[in-house]
Amino acid sequence: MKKARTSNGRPARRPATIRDVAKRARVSTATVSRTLAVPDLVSDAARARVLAAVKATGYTPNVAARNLRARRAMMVLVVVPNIANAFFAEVLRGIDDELVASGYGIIIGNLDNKVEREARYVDLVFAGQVDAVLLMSGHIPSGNGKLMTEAGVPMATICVAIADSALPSVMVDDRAASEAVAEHLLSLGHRRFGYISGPADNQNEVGRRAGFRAGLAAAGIDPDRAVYWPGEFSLGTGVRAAESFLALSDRPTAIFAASDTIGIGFMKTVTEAGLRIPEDLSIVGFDGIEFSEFVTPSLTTIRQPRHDIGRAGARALIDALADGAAPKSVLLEAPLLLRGSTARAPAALRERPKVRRSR
Amino acid sequence: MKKARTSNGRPARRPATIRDVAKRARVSTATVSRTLAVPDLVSDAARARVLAAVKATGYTPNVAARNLRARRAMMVLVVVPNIANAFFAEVLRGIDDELVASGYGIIIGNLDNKVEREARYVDLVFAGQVDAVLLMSGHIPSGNGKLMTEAGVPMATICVAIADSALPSVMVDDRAASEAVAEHLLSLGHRRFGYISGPADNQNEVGRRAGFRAGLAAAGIDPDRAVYWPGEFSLGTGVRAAESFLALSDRPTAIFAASDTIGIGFMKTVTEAGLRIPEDLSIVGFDGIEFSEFVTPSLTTIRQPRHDIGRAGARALIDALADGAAPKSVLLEAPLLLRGSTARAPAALRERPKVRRSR
DNA sequence: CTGAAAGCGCTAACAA
DNA sequence: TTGTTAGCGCTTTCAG
Repeated sequence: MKKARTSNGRPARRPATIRDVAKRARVSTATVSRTLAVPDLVSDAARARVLAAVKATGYTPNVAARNLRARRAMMVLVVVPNIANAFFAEVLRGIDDELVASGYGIIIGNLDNKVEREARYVDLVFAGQVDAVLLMSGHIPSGNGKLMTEAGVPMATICVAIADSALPSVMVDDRAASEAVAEHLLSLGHRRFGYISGPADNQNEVGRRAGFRAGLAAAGIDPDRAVYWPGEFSLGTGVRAAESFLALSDRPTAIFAASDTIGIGFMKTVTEAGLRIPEDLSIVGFDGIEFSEFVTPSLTTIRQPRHDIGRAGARALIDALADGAAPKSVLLEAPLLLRGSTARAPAALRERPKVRRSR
Repeated sequence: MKKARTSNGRPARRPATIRDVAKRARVSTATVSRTLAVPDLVSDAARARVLAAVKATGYTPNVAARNLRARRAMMVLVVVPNIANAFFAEVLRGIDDELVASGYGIIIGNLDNKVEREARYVDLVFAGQVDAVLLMSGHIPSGNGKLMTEAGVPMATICVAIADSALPSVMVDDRAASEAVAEHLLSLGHRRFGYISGPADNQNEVGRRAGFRAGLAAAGIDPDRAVYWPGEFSLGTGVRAAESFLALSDRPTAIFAASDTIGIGFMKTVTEAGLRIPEDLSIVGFDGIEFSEFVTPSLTTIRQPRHDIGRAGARALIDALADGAAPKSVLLEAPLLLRGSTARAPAALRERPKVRRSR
């Protein structure tokens, strides 16, 4: 008694099924299936008839049915802490490139910086709706009493590692890159530093801070003499750090911001207060987002190969899916991009390098 | 003879099915299903046993099976021209907010500005893998001889309309907003204008250009006297337009860029060439992306309520899915944000307003 | 080379 | 209130 119409009130047009095609081509559904999956197994005549029927009916295989049979979804879940963050966009593009090329679809799991949102994606994974997971959240999603890692699905983290976890990761060497930042600033004669932090529990933050401090220490500078501002990876953190910076009597001459967004927020604020960059103050960011080049002056920064990170992460998963092995970690190079926001320390403030002590 | 192991070589741990739960709770699978879907239909005793069994087995319903039965996917496809474009990130967040709240998942269809990529998503829709589609590409995807609109799935466009199509759209009034830009610039005494275009076939571009020209015309200025640069919505277009602008002998004093990215590229380039903004030159963008506020000076622009657009678009689809009606169009307000990049026209170049002719 | 038939895991009638 | 049963659309043995 039920009327044949879609839930949307449009005329029925029930999508063609494999049986419609089979009937029309006067073969069995098995032959249709074979024609589409392994054409060589089918006679030319049958194949031709099937193909014609497919065209005539506009048949597209139903994915739910196929997945139910094949016990796979041809989908990868990408968990991102906040989809509005400009940094992730290009990474996503890299992931998408690689995934699409291998026939996988991409489901975005946006946490919007809220842990409550994790549960939903944990369920998605346990429900078998995705074949693999790429994590950009720096944190293993959990919810409803389950950890996502327990679902037995290949997983990898990208852009960031997860503390105390055995998950493979695809990322740059935050520590080494940050040491290079310190060296660069030191070579310009800076001796008084500021560091604007990301979230304290984020492993990128941990690596960057450690690298920067190590770089200072290597030059005989006490890392604890630097000024540290807490924060997160956002423009607002840069703004607030700048306000605090401006209130300082003895200001650093060089600032390392743990992300470009922080750096850009900082620059904008101190510039408006009348400071000149890089004459009065040098500043370095991290990430190499597109806009870092378009602020004035352009921001010296560490370039993360975001597209490559995305591709490599996706590839690691695809390979794991194909050969049944665990995904492999990859560490990528992150070069320092020298641009307009760094220059020699102001002469007046430049301390004479300490003479090397006898021991 | 086949070994029970996942394709990934990990120990089998076949996910629990509804039958495992039923067996353990000593009820039928139907009762398990009911317990999860309509708990009130089940006796307290049975429900308790089922719930316990669910917990014990770690059961999560298989989505492919459920979708196969229910003939719906609980997924919405969002087609975006280029996922790396900062503009879309916040729109996606709005879409995601609304979709997640209604239990839908989101599949990203990134075209990466390549038409070839459309076919894949057309198939996805015809394969019943999504229940609805949100289009940000300004173009109806097609491929394999099919138009996506023919799949009989609720669709809407957001941020942009599609020429000659009946698809409902959720967007701002490009034309009206751009007229406001012209009025603003005119009120500052500018009389010589430049306009940097997006892609000529893009309906946002069409609307913005028309609005701007209408605004000029309304003030008795011949729109054809303005300088027009072709391009796309990108930083590079701004840079190239700026180079062309700098080579001009008789330069406009006010520039309207069809997007913030264009405006930012332009600003950076002319600033480096020594021009002062807004003293020498006023510039207005369109979109209100986050970074438009952090360039120096901050960019006067039209703010698109991106998060709201995303939400409204998703909502239109969800409503359509629920009540079986076609999605409804929505036109949102887009205010002009007065910031630092616009000021009175340089006195020397400011033309005396023409005296109104007698006819 | 081809067809018949058995499910994949779930839900919705229909009976009881 | 509960169980039985019949598929959703597809792939894949197993025979022929």
